[in-house]
Amino acid sequence: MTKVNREIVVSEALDLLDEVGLDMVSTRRLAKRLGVEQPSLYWYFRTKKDLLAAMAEAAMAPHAAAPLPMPDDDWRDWFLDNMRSFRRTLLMRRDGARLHAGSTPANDLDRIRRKMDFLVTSGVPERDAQMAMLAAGRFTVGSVLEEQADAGSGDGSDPPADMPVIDYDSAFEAGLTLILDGLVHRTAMRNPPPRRQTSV
Amino acid sequence: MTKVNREIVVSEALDLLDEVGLDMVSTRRLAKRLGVEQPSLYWYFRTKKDLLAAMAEAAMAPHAAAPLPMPDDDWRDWFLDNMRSFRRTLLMRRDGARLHAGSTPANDLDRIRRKMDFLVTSGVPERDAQMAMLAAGRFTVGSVLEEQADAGSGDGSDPPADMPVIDYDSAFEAGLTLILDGLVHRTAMRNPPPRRQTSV
DNA sequence: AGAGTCATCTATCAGTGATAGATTTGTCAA
DNA sequence: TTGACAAATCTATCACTGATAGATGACTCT
Repeated sequence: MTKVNREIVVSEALDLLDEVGLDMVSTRRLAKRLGVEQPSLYWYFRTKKDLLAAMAEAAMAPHAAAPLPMPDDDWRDWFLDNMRSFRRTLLMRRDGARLHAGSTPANDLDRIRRKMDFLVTSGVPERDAQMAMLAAGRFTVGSVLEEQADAGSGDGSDPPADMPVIDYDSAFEAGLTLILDGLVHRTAMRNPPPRRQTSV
Repeated sequence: MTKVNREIVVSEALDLLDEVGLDMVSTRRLAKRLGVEQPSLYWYFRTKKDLLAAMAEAAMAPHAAAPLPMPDDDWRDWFLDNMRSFRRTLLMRRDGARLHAGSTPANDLDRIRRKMDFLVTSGVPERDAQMAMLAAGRFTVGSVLEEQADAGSGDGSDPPADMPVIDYDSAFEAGLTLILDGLVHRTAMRNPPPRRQTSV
């Protein structure tokens, strides 16, 4: 029937991931879902790690397809939105963060440089911009990793009423704001606003 | 000979982890190293996940044993040192971050509250302190995860000369500084220093 | 000596990723 | 139409994994 190809394998693998979780994604389950015998998958992928890497990359498509910043966007707003997009994409798939972290994804260097250039052009010192992007990315992965781990370990019972459930959205926003504020602080230091009393 | 017990199993398992890496830690390899048959391990741990959780907790001992802050420590210095200690501990063991992240570790609530109290007493708004501790922790896990993943995927070849190797230490320090600066910024806003011209 | 618990053993299971090599299927040239 | 070749899938099997059942040894206390 519907011919199998690499793309379909990856797509179906991601659907399987959503259904059963990363630990239960096996080549046999995936093969069965594709109506094929297990060794056939090795025609498309040399190893399961390769398959997982392809899945990780495909899962990141929404974030990778997001528009690049425009020259006169506010760089602070863009910084926040960019990391929100990254987080949203990780959250789209079950165990998305583990999948991402476990595969040393080959990042699109060109895209990254475009983003860096935008920040630098906006007045952010290059090294600070680099470090902030790295830091925020790692913070995001760490956050989603924890969020999805907690979701997976749930036994369905209600949490104790005295300790309120952590609001992951708020915690993420708060952490991201800290990083951005730190970056704004450094940027302001090296790029002081014109002082009314001394300028002109 | 040397009797086996839960503690020894965990200790030996951690040594095995350092030797072969997390993916290669199997109950059989561990049993062989203990001079015992594989099913015997199930006397001490109901499942391998339980074993990994015990390993994760034991691996965190150095950080958990670090002294709590003293009342008149500088809270900024302490914040940095605390996270450095966390990172150092994760780095002590091969795949330490994966081990930690994969086990939903039961954190010592009492210790955490002592730390929070210290920050609050030092003048940091409670919610900001909470969010900063969470954020810095997740940033740290994300950082070490990436660092150890890169180390594991090394093929021994030299990196290309044009793009310099990332200095993980510096990147960690820079990210941590951003978070701390963000926190200082917020703290300063709500807790303004006495102004010379208006005080007294 | 006997009871009873702790600790370990043997034997086995179902499930996993992976490989070797035969077999089908589809395409294009002679 | 046939034959050749490559692409795609199959069968059979491997070594290894986490886990369970149930027998057996070792130790202690009465």
